[in-house]
Amino acid sequence: MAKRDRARSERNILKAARMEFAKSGYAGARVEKIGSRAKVSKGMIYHCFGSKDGLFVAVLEELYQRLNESNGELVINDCEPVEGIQRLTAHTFRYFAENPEFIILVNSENLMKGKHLKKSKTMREMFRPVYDKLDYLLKTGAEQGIFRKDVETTHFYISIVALGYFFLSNRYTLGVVFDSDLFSEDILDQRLQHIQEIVLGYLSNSSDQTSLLPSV
Amino acid sequence: MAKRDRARSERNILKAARMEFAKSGYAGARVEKIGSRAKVSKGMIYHCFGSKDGLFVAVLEELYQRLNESNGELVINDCEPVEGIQRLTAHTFRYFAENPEFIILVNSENLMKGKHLKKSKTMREMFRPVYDKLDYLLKTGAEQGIFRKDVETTHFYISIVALGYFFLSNRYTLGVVFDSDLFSEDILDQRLQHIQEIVLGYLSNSSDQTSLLPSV
Amino acid sequence: MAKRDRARSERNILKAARMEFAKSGYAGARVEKIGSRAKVSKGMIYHCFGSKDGLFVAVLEELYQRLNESNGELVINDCEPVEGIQRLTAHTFRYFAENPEFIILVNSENLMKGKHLKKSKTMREMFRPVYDKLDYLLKTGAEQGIFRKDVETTHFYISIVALGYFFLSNRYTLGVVFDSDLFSEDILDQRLQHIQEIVLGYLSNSSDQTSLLPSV
Amino acid sequence: MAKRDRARSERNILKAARMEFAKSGYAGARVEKIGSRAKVSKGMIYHCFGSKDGLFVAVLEELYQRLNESNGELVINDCEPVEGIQRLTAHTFRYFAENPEFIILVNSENLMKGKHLKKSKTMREMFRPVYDKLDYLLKTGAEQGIFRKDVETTHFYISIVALGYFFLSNRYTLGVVFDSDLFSEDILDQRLQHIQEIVLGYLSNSSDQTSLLPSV
DNA sequence: AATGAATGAGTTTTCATTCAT
DNA sequence: TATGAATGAAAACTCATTCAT
Repeated sequence: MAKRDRARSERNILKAARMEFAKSGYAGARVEKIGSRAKVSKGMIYHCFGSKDGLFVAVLEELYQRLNESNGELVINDCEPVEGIQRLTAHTFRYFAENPEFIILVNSENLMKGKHLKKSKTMREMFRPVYDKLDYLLKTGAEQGIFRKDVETTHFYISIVALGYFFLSNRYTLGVVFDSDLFSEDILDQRLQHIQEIVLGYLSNSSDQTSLLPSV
Repeated sequence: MAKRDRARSERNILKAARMEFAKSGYAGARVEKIGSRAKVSKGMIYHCFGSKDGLFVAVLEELYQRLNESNGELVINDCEPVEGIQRLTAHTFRYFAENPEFIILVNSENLMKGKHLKKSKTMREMFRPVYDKLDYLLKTGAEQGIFRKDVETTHFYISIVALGYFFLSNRYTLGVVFDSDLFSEDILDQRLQHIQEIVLGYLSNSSDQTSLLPSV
Repeated sequence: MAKRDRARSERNILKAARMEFAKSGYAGARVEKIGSRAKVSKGMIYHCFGSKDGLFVAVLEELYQRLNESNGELVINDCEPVEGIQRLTAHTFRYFAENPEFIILVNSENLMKGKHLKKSKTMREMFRPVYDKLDYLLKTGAEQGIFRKDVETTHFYISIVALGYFFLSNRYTLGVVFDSDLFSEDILDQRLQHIQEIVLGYLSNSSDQTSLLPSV
Repeated sequence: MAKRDRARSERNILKAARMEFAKSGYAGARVEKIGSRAKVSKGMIYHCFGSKDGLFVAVLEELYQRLNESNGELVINDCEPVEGIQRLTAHTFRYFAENPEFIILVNSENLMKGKHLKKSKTMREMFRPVYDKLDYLLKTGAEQGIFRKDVETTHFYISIVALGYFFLSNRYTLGVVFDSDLFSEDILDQRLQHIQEIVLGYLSNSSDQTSLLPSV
């Protein structure tokens, strides 16, 4: 039965916590429930993670870690720039769609002004690889004359994330405002298609033709 | 003295509640604190709004109402399409930047699966005017040959919102991930500039040149 | 029935807390029990006193206050010095004997390094009157040539307290060490008699005869 | 390595427990912390001492044992009575000053109504030697005509202890009440000096002169 | 023998809500 | 009406003790 296995217990707690936090946010989550989900006592949770706060940090870090690992699997080095961007965009969108916990946890964390994440040292390093990949794609595309040259990588990455994240995180209120169900698979595909158009529409080098924006 | 002035009390409570909910989210907000902020007794709050839930709904509706009024002030009917889009984009971004309560309340509501907003009948009607304005601009621009013709208005509006909202709502975690302070005025201007580029980059009619995306 | 009477509730809580803290010390006392003793809910205790700590401070201050009031009733201004000292000594001893809560609370507070009492501003002023009374008696007695002249008032007062307080506070362990029951009325009278002898034996002016101590 | 050395483990636990109990009293002490201080597992503590209670008894007995050994080193048989009393007084005071654990443990024990110490059989015998020494000094001094004749040995011994113990055990609250720092070396010397004066002042045979107390 | 994982009963604390005044 | 005293149910957290390994 694998009792008295600390590592196993911690994994179970972490998983249960991820689910509970995702269902109810930080304030709404119940330590008791996490315990029963994980089939351990409340005491064990405090033994392993110190506090509800500590557990939240652990869950949050694990989710960022996973996002990162997931990003690591994304091979775009030897792609055509366009295909690379498309893959990155799709991959990002799908990660959020398939890991709704991530969004809720991150929103909760922002509600709390990022106080937990600030403590995490590793976060800053974690995003370098994906940032570098994107930066490389943008540079290559620009050299090939197919991408505009003035793209600010950070803002652009934030935009790729924003276009998917916001749609998913705000599905409930958007559903009311636009009186439609945004939870079908079709809608997700549609949304991704739209995002791809925006992302590539922005990148497309229209320097030869009259741009809509006055050059600054 | 303003005693026995029910309307005045309600306004005070609403304002205090907006601040408290914005500071702490729904679950984190304290009825007690709202009372003391508004200088009324807790009993009064229950008298006027029935429950914490009821108060939250009232605050949320008021904020959407304001957004809508604010959108109403936006005159873009007789604009050039490009300028109209720019104004709408800037206006939307600035509303969020200047009303951080809105974002936190809406995030809280999404955390609760939109259960409060669903009850609101007026919401659906509220966004018609701004939707219609945007739709008109897109149509006009397309007729003038300067905008692409295949824009899905709803998704496009969601994107305009997303690019600003996400940046603002996730400033804390983004700040950690990119190790930078995202709370300066400069950064906001920069971000708006970037959003404008994306929005117009997407709209720009590049049908004559080779599009980056294969036509579907 | 006097319900909804805040002051009354606070008094009841304070009394119940005094008893509970005295029975078990700070760490051993149970907020739950204080509530049921006082016939109020636990919530009410927190409403009135903020925390277990806050309640402890209130109880402690009240007890010092009472000691002080009790000292105030002690009229010794127009006494002969000897009688004044005897009265003060007896009064101090009896206060401790009749208010065993005081001793336990003060011991608990010392265990916690005085962290609660430190916050109390009034404490310092509180003891001035009794100190002044004692000082006056010592001075008068010295002028009359019946008391020694070199008495350090503070140390002397501490000694008067010590001789009674220690006996009472350590009755259990002393009882084991000396294999006797120290809880009878007789023993208390005997102890007080002994303390009086010590206190006055010390004060007695033996300057004309050979003192046991070399003059410094 | 000292593995599997039961006696060594017990010594370590005892020392760690003494420190922990002294820092926080019985109720405030944590078995966990004692374990980590002693670098043994919690299980080991239960193995060696059965329970927290059992450990407390062991610590308490050890401390009384040490006090007794310390008293045993005190050679006063061939002293002048006055010097003998001075040595005993100073020795007692210094033991308490140098072993603050003793005071806190004994106070804790009194808070618990001496339930642990009662079980100890040896306690009663332990104090006979120092009692006998004191009794001998008092008798000799009385015979030499320098001490009063009516001294009750037990009460007198309790007083010698009280004058030092109380000052040390209540230093925190006394410090607040008299608004002064009672933790310096100077203050300790001053206090001991004062105690010596009281003790000898009381003993001094003033039968030739008018006593302050009416003979009973 | 020795560890430390695991527990559960108990503790302080919180807070939306009710209701006597 | 309006207040704020009072509650109770549930929350986070603690800790001596047990027991599988």
